Amino acid sequence: MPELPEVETVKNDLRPLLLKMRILDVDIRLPKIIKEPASIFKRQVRRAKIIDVRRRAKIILIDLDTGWTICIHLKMTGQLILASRRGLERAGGHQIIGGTEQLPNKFSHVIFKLSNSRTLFFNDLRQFGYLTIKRTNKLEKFFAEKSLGPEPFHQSFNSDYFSVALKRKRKTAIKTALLDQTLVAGLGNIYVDEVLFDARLKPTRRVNTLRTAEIAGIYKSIQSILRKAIRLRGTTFRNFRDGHGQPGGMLRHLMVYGRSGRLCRRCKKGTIQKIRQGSRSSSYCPICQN
DNA sequence: GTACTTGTTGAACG
DNA sequence: TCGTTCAACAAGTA
Repeated sequence: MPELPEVETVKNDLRPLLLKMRILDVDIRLPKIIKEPASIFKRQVRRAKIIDVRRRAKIILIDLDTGWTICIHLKMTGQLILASRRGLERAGGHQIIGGTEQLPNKFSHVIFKLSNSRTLFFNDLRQFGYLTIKRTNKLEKFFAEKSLGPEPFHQSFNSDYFSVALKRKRKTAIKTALLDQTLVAGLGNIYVDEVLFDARLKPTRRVNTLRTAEIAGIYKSIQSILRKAIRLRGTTFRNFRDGHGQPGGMLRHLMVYGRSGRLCRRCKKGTIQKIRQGSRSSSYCPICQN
C-alpha cells in the first residue's frame, strides 16, 4: 500500500539505475493494465531512452527522450522490479511472497526489456495499478484532469492555501478530508492516521469544528510525518519493500496505524481504538486525540 | 465461507 | 456547480 513516502523511496532507488537506459521492447501480458491500446503504448516506448525518473503524488514518472512520459501507479499491490542477468537488482513496492524468486511470474503484467540486459517488471497481484503514457509537456493537464492537489512539499502547498481549501469541506470528517487527493496529494490511510495522532485530533472531527490553531497543527504534522517517513524509507505494512527489497524503517515508528487494542505510545493511558469511517478504518487514541 | 484490506474514480445524491 | 457519500475494482489473508 504505497503512499507518498513509499513511492518516493521506490523512485529514488530505481532512478540511478534507470537513467540513460534504453527501452528495447515491451511485453504487455495484461493489456487492461495499460490505459492505451497496447500498440500505441509500444510505439511511443520502444527504442526510447530514459532521461529522468520522477514522482508526482503517488505516481512514478519515467521521462523518455521522445517527449513522452510513462506514468505508473502502483495502487495497493503494484511493484517495480529491476533485474539483470545476474538476478534481482532492485525491487520496489508491495512484495508478493515468493514473487521475486522467479521472474516473470503470473503477476508480471508488463515487462520492459532494457539495454545492458536489464529487465523492468511491473507486477501487480490485484491488478489495481495502471500504466499510461502522456506527452511530457501535457503532464500538468493530465494531473489537472485528475484534480490532483499540490505536492505537500511544494511551495504552493502553504498554510494559507491549506486553511482555505480545507475549510471548504466544512461538514466532512477531517480524516476523510485529508484522504481527498485534491486537497493535498500523497496521503493515504496510514499517514492520515499518523498525522491526526501527531496533531492530537480525533479522525471524526468535522472540519468546521476545527480552530485556526488546530488547522495550523495539521499542516505542520503533514510535513513532519511525511518527512520522517521518507527519511526512514517508508512503512512496511503487509510486505512493502523499498528498492533494495528491504522493509521500510517507518514501521517501528507508527503510533496508531495497525496498533488497535494496544497502549498509546504517547500518553501511556489510552488504548488505541479502531473505528470505521465510510469504508475506511481509522485508528486513534481516545485519550490524547480530541 | 466470511469479513477485511487498500487508492482512486465515477455515479448519484442534495 | 459544488459538496458529499459510496460502490466498485481484485484477490489474498485472518
